[in-house]
Amino acid sequence: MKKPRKPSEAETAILRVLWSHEPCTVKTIHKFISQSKDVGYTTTLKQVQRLLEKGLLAREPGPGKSYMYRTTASAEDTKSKLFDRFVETAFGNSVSDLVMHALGKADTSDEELAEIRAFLKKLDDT
Amino acid sequence: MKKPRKPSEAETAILRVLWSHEPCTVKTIHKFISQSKDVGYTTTLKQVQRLLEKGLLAREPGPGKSYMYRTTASAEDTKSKLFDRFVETAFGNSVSDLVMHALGKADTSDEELAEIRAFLKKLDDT
DNA sequence: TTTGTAAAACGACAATTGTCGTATATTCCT
DNA sequence: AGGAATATACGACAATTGTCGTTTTACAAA
Repeated sequence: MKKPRKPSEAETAILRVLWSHEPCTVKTIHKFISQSKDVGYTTTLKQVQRLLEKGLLAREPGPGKSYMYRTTASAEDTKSKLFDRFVETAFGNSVSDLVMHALGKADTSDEELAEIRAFLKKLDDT
Repeated sequence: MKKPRKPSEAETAILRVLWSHEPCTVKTIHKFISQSKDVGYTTTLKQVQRLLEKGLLAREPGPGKSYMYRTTASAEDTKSKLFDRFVETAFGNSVSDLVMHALGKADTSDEELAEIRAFLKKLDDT
């Protein structure tokens, strides 16, 4: 088993689009990406191709001359890997440190806090 | 105010060392870095110099021909920036999603969970 | 079949990053 | 002072990333 390379930041944004809309074409991906970022179509295409090379995406013939892309790993798995990497480099592997940082931020909404409390409560019943 | 560049992954590891041991010399930094990673001294030195260029570190003459380095921004601020970037790219800005991911991981210890619960309780009393 | 057109393939480029090797400079000993 | 240590400065190099422009290619309409 070969070690899959990790997605770059821009590539991660593409994965995120796919997590909510796969399978879809580059055109669609670009539509979403360009909503928050001003970038050319070929740029998005190139990044999709690199994700393909990295084995993070797969594709099959789609409508017309295009392809339909989908992720090869689950969103959960990928997020987990990204998370591990991040908590390691920035928080020295202390998950609680990271979480408290997150919760301490002024802009964390009450709804989010409620969600988290509910989640913790659910963890209790186990 | 000019936009400070962000630290790379390896550079972040150096910042982390400084957060617990600043001010200190490159030699010291390298001692810690090399504990978890096999890398040459000049590599660490170079990265420290790049952090200096990025304005993330400052230094002053130290013992002998060396310098003492310290971070220019607080650990809190830097972590906060890194965190924001991360939650944005990987979790579409949903802090609760990220936190639940964190808590859901099998390897999150009970002590960490307890810490987090305590933190939430403290948030309540406000 | 010719011609457009839309999508993909290719390749180019500059900036960033990880990693060192080599050259300098500064101390400290003897 | 002369030389050994040791820290820093400098610069090189390959890989990765962000961004495009240009060229092909495959369908589709005229």
